Amino acid sequence: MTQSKPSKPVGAAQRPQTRIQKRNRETILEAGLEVFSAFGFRGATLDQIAKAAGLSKPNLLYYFPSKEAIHIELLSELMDDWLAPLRAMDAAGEPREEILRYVRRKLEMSQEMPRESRLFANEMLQGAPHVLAGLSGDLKALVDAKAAMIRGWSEEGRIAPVDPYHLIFSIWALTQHYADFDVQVRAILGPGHDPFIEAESYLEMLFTRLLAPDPGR
Amino acid sequence: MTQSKPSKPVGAAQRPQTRIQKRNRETILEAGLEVFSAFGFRGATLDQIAKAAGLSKPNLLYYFPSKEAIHIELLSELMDDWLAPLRAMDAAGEPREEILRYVRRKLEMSQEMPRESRLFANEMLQGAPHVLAGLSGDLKALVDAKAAMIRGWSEEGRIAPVDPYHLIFSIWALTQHYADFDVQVRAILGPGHDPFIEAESYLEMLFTRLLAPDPGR
DNA sequence: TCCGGATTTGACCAGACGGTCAGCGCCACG
DNA sequence: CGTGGCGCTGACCGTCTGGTCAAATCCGGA
Repeated sequence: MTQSKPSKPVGAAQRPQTRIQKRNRETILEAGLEVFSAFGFRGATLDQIAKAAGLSKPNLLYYFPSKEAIHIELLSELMDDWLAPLRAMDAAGEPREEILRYVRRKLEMSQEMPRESRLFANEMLQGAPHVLAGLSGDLKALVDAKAAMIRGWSEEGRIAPVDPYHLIFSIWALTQHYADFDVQVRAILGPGHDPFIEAESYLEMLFTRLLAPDPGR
Repeated sequence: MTQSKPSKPVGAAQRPQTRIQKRNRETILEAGLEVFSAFGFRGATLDQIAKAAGLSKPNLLYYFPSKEAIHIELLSELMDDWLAPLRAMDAAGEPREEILRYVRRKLEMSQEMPRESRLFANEMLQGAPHVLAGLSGDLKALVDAKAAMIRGWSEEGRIAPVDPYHLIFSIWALTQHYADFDVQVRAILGPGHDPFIEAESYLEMLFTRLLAPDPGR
């Protein structure tokens, strides 16, 4: 038969079977996250990733067919985690509390997963060559659904009228800013400030004022 | 004497003298902006920049001593333009109008100068290796001054109380998001939407509600 | 214990990269 | 109408990069 290389794990489509495969794939992805988020896709090298993973370069390419494959795998895994808090926004909950919980959770993720945030930001800056399909597919569908939900809340007068899409954009922008522009934020605030603690109360105030129903009446 | 290369222009410290030098340096910087903003510093190549500039690679290096020098020159030129609108915020003006003008102008710049925005964002993501000094120096000084101004407005009751630093951060985050994450925004809004037109009214509303004095009374 | 597939690696390759260099034209100025 | 220096280039170099390959080693199941 033509199956000349039956042993090589065939990308992400096939799930890793052995314990060693599972462990090494995870090690490589962790190292890839570290290096890609720090240097971008084109700035990262296989040698850096291999060194960070404690593996040899050919060994990396035994588990992933190419540098690009590692990057794509990281991004697609990331998307799920990244959007979970948005998915969790519940139509049955109290609107302002639901939205504020989302903001808080997203800010937490900026603090705890800055590498993931930067990886994603880098991909966006390059024009999203690896995830464009996902953006206008799954992501758009999810945002459409949640936007409809938010619009419903507005129409019921439970929150002030807002463009739900841009509301979501502003949550993303404001929370991810503290991860992606961390250097700038810290340089300007100077030492003795915790950007994330301050950001939490600032953002809570911002969205509370933005969403308060019947403003000024 | 040891002056073996008297003819070569010596970097940015010496101002270009001849017309040709001026023209070519500008051409190179324009091409560098195009390429660096699209691929990042390490992703951009001298060949790409040379091709975009319509010059040969050695000719590029006749005007700039290295790839890094082009990048640094771009960033330092950028900083001035980028901060001009913030500098223009006037203590003597009407507070909400001053802030809203800044927001509008910054959003305009995201629309008209997305390459500059992305260049800057890329630099921040890499940890600002080329402009860190500028950040904690000039930039911090400027922001400190404007923050004090805004705090004054708050204390006079002319705008609602806000943390002025994070107010400025949020203006940056919200406006630059539309340039840096343009792909994502467009993918989610779908065709038939102009992100920037919608953003203008959304941001105007957001900051109006945020800054309205005596909220809820 | 032994074996076949899974895992790992040193050596290697072709192309791309940033940068150099010797020299060639060309143009402003005396 | 020379000519000196500015502007420009083809050819080149050493290094790095993503990726390959044959061979060595490891390991679990029979």
